[in-house]
Amino acid sequence: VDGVTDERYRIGEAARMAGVSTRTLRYYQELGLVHPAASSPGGNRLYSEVEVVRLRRIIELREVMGLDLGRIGEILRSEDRLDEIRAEAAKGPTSRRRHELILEALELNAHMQEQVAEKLTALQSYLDDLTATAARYRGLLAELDAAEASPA
Amino acid sequence: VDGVTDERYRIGEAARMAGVSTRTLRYYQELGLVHPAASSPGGNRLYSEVEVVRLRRIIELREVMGLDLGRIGEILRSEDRLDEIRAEAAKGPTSRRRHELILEALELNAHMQEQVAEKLTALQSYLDDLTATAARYRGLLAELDAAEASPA
DNA sequence: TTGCTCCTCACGTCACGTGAGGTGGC
DNA sequence: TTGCTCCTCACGTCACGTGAGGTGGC
Repeated sequence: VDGVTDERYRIGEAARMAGVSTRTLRYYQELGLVHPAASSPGGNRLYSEVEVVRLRRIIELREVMGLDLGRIGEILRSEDRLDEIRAEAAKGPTSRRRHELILEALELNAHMQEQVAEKLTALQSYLDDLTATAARYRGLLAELDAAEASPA
Repeated sequence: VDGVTDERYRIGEAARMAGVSTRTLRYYQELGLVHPAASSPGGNRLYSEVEVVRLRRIIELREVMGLDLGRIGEILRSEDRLDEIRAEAAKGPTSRRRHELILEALELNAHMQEQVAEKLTALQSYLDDLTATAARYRGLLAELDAAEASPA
């Protein structure tokens, strides 16, 4: 069962791939959001692609959605539980329990969709404002040029 | 020259209208972002609608665009200069100077439009991800129900 | 040996939250 | 006089930034 790529990255590389600082990686580890896949004998943190993907996910939730790290932790944990369910498939928990967890995930998903939709309309109306303002600016410029063409 | 409404609000009311805390208003004043229109004899801050609108603008730039207060201050200052130009009209600065400032504002506007457009596409693709994930969840549920209907 | 990256404290910063203790207007 | 809101310190918090001083692998 060899993975897609079993390459290991030191903290600097992993941070660059996710577009954050090494300090951020250490802080997220401290908060329990992302742990390195392994450690070198010298004590260096070693990350795999799985962690880099998880990091990008965190950054997305923080930057795009503006969530705080506590809320992001909750979301990641519930997603992790869902992944476990998918992995264990039939052998694991009872079908009733799986049913519950999936419904819970669907609720979380619906809630997120609402939030994103809200953000989208807010951004769209802001963009409309900006284009309207730009049009006014161009009107002012036209006035200026007209006044210059027919001087007092 | 009586204004639209010359009503005055104490800090608590103004904060409620803008959806922030009174601490935030005091902090923004300290940073020079929004100053109260007047003060009562007892030393209470008094705000008018102008300041509430300005506050809402700041919140929009912070929440929707994710800008820090330093950057927001720059944007507000350049917008203030534009307002001055519009007010002074022909009597004020030279036509060349006004031309310059308007071009500057158009550049800022174009830059903001780019940023908003980026955010919009990021949010849209995130929303797409969410709906796709929801579809997978519903697929899992269907599997579960099918397995239950035809038991081992 | 020289660079480069890594390590762990630990203090600094930004944008506020949250009392502490006191004053002012209906 | 009693509430309510306001005031100014001033310390706490979250999410890191930024050295200080030292170790480890090409």
